[in-house]
Amino acid sequence: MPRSARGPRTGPRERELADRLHSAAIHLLRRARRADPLTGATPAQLSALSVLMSGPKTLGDLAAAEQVRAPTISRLAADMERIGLIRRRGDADDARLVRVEMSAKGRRVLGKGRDLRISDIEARVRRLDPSELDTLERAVDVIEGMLRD
Amino acid sequence: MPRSARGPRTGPRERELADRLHSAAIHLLRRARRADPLTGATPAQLSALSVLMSGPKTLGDLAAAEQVRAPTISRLAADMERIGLIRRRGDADDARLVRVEMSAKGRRVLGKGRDLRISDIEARVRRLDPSELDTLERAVDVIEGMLRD
DNA sequence: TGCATTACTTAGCCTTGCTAACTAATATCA
DNA sequence: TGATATTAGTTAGCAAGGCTAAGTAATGCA
Repeated sequence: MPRSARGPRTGPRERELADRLHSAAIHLLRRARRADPLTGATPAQLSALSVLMSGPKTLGDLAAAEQVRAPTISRLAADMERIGLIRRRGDADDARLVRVEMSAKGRRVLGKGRDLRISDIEARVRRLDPSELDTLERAVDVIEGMLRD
Repeated sequence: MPRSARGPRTGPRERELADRLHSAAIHLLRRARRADPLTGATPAQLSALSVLMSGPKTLGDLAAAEQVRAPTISRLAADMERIGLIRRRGDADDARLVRVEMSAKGRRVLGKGRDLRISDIEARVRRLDPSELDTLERAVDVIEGMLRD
């Protein structure tokens, strides 16, 4: 039996799923972002802080983690330093590098921002029944794997 | 046995899950958006077009669907009409209303945009094994339910 | 009839992407 | 070694797309 008689190797199922996933992500984020102004920090600042939680990073590392271009990170870091969310230090071995790390204030703001950002989603998650919760948890593992290239 | 003796009604599990979901959504979207410029339309325009696929809408409906404020939709619609993605018509019964509908060009652009936007995600989805695919599919149902208020 | 509400628009601000073009430091290799 | 290429970050300037404040026109209602 030829391939064509059995239908395509993969049907429209994956595409439809990709589409729904994309749409769900959009709407999830639009909600989460609504609380941001209450932190005093912007969404991009909060996201950068969350990357810095795992330790100091060069601006290049930060750009890669945030998937943005160098100028975007350069300006973001300048703003964040100006308002005291991060500190910048040079690198002893390579004077081209700029390393940045979170300040105590940055840590406080991140804590609050995460609280606010996640609260809406969390409230929804808490309404799930145990089996939905399990499904979602496994799916997040899957999605994280998908995005890890 | 009192509630407190059984531990909190819900632990940190839901919060952690909410956090990971939020982060996954951010990174998923950053990837999907990278292909947008190839359509000639912007992300917001593509999103609005997808809402209009189900039929004409008033600007207010569109704003609600997109979860943005009136001025944002007003400007978006003006731009989209100018470049021919939508048409606007008045409402016979209520002259305050502005109804908009997709044009043939809008339909074409939406088709292309969706293709491009979804392709990256779809490619990742196609790498999943069947059980991961099932999990993800069920989880998308769950997420859609979560967001339906 | 007159006031409140609703739907949308206009003006103008801010954040956060981007590219182009630059500087300074480091690496490479003839 | 010295010239050149590459890399890291910055600066300038643009565009998209959020927002609020304030305005207009139409409608609803007491």
